[in-house]
Amino acid sequence: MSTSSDLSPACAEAAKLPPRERILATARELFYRHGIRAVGVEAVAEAAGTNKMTLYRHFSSKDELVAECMRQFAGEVDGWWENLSREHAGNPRAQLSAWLRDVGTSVADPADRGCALVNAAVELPEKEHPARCVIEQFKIAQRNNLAQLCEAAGAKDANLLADELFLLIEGARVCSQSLGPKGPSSRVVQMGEVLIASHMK
Amino acid sequence: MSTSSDLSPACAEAAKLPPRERILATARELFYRHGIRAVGVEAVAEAAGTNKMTLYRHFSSKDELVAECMRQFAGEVDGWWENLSREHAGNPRAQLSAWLRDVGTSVADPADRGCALVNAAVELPEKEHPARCVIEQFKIAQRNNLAQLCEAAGAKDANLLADELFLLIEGARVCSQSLGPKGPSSRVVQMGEVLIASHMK
DNA sequence: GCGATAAGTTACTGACCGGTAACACCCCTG
DNA sequence: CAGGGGTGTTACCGGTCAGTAACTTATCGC
Repeated sequence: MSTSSDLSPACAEAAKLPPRERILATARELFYRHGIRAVGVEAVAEAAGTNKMTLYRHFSSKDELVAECMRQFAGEVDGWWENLSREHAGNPRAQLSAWLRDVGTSVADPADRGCALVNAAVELPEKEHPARCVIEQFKIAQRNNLAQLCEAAGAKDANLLADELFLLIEGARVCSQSLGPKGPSSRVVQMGEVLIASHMK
Repeated sequence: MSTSSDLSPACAEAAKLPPRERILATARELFYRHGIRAVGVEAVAEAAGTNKMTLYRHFSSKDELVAECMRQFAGEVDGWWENLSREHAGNPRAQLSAWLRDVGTSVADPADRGCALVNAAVELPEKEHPARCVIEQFKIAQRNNLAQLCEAAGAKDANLLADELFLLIEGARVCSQSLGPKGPSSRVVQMGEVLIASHMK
């Protein structure tokens, strides 16, 4: 099995954060970049400028480390969402467009690997994995946020529009990994806007 | 790392196909069910009712076995497509609907894990992996088939409709893995039909 | 029966996996 | 100064990984 060898970009050696933070930041980067099963705990610890013992003093197992990474990814997206609603306060329609535009730019980045939580769900099919419930809860919340926003923006059928937009962007993010950023994903903003417009009262 | 233990469903011990066929069928099943990195070559060989030596007499490496599995997956989908066009010969619009309906039923199956090639693309980010070009070529061909079909069905902008449908179904298939078959994916047929209708001259 | 070819069997290599034990260290607080 | 908690270091455990060597066995065409 070929395995990528450049696991040592010394990511997030940032100044001197406490080891736990460094480990988490490094793990998120490596898991996202190379896949979860492709990266061993030793590689994570080393890239974080520490060692396996310290890692296991903060996380009871690799699975738990993965779950915590997912929690951070989810939190990051939540904060990102809050930013949007602050920048366009009181204008849900503008929030929708801004969100769509952000998705468009991330999909256009060739280095982008899509949604970390979706990737983890694909890579970890085991129902008992501690990361799975994090992923599911996050995705449910994300869809509900979207529906709420569609409602506030004045959609005729907010739930339907939310589902449409949700599938559209999930498709775009995963599609950019097989067909690249110049494939169908490149038109995600245009498509989303048409969808939104068609639902306005 | 938790690892699923039921890798021995003795799949495709079917009668007595030649070992190569048994290995491929078993590998496809196990890789799809549990993920590629999660399944070792020994487990594949054993579940196929043979052994590692025989496997390596037919495939030069695990990566090559994976690539061949992807080729078979792609071929399967191609054949499936040809069936549709035979069943609804001369009626491209009906082919579109039938294809959409098939996607809908596969997404509704809780055991479904989405598109094997997309999953592999997510799990194997390394550009040099022999499976990647198979995946990319297949996805390009699939999108082009779709565009051709949209054109034949009389779409105003066949390429746009094809991209929309493509993202929609990629989104649905991946979404059913995190939000389950009762999530947004459950409405993929309805959404697709609306999209198609809106593009008709 | 003969030889050739394919398949099964066992044992092995070297590397890596997740996870742990034991111990030295450093720095901060009291 | 004493002490203790967080950290680093090294070595190790049992298990699994991908991949190989050498040998035996079964099958099939001639």
